[in-house]
Amino acid sequence: MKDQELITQWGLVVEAVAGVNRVAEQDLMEHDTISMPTFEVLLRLSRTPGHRLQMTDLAGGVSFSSGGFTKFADRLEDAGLVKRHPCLKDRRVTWVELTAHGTAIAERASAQHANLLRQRLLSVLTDHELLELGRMMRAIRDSIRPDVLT
Amino acid sequence: MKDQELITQWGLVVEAVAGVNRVAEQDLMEHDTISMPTFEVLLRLSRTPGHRLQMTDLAGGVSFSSGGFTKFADRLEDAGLVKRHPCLKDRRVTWVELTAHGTAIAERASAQHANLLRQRLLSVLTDHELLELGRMMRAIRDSIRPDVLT
DNA sequence: TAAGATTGAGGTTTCAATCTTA
DNA sequence: TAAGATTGAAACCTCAATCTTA
Repeated sequence: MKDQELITQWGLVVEAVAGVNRVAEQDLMEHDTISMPTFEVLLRLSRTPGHRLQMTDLAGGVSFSSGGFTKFADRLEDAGLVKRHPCLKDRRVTWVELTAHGTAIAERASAQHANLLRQRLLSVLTDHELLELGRMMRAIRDSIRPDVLT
Repeated sequence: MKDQELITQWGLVVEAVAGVNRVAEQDLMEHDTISMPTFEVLLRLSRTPGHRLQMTDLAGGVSFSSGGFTKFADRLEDAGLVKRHPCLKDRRVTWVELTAHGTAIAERASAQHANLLRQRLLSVLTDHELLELGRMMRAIRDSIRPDVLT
């Protein structure tokens, strides 16, 4: 495959994701007043047993730097969505835990987001195609494991 | 398809794109000292007849606000990659045109970027799968045309 | 020594207001 | 009136330095 074609094919992926993210974030903002990174954090926490995770783990999930996530977590806490508390086993660690309010928002926003994806994605792709898509993307994601220099 | 599964499948797409973008930007930074948005602008210009485009069109391509792109263009111009000049037909418009240096960088960076995609993508996907992927993503992108509210 | 988290400084982007031209 | 571009203020993120605990 030629260089140009390769770049173009992947460019389509990037454009599509940017487009969906844009409308999805608008949607989340209107209905639940949360940004996409906020939604991702709430979703990750709501899917974790105990509804809590370390700062570092959450930071990685949204591709934030350590320092950047500290300030992001400050805002989440100010908004009453999460609560921080120290880990007793390892006192360097701080847990970030979903509040009752955070849990409620996560559920509402998930339903909202799923509806949007249904409209925007499944009007264009079959269920089978979406699964194929997921399979390919998982393979790519898994091959990009941090610091795997081939 | 269940809400959760739908969100998960699309989440895989978002994660994979974020991962590839991360390593691709590192690569471009090391070899050509340009960021991903800079590469996208140079690429778009280099593919356009006349090697020039309006501020607004370029801003849309990288999902920047109008004001944000003005300052971004300032830096591109300071780096000697592009040059601005007024449009004579419509004097509200500013053209952004690739310089000779910008063209050279665009070519080098394209080859570099294609190599990276080859390594990272085609080690995991067949050519056929990549084309399938592009086809699906083009369909999604085209259905998200700005302000198409279904 | 190193890992997790925070802080302050600096750079980048958005937002709203403004200016110019259509 | 509206579109294209720019500006200043505010918000946000990164980076490097720092603090605490392992």
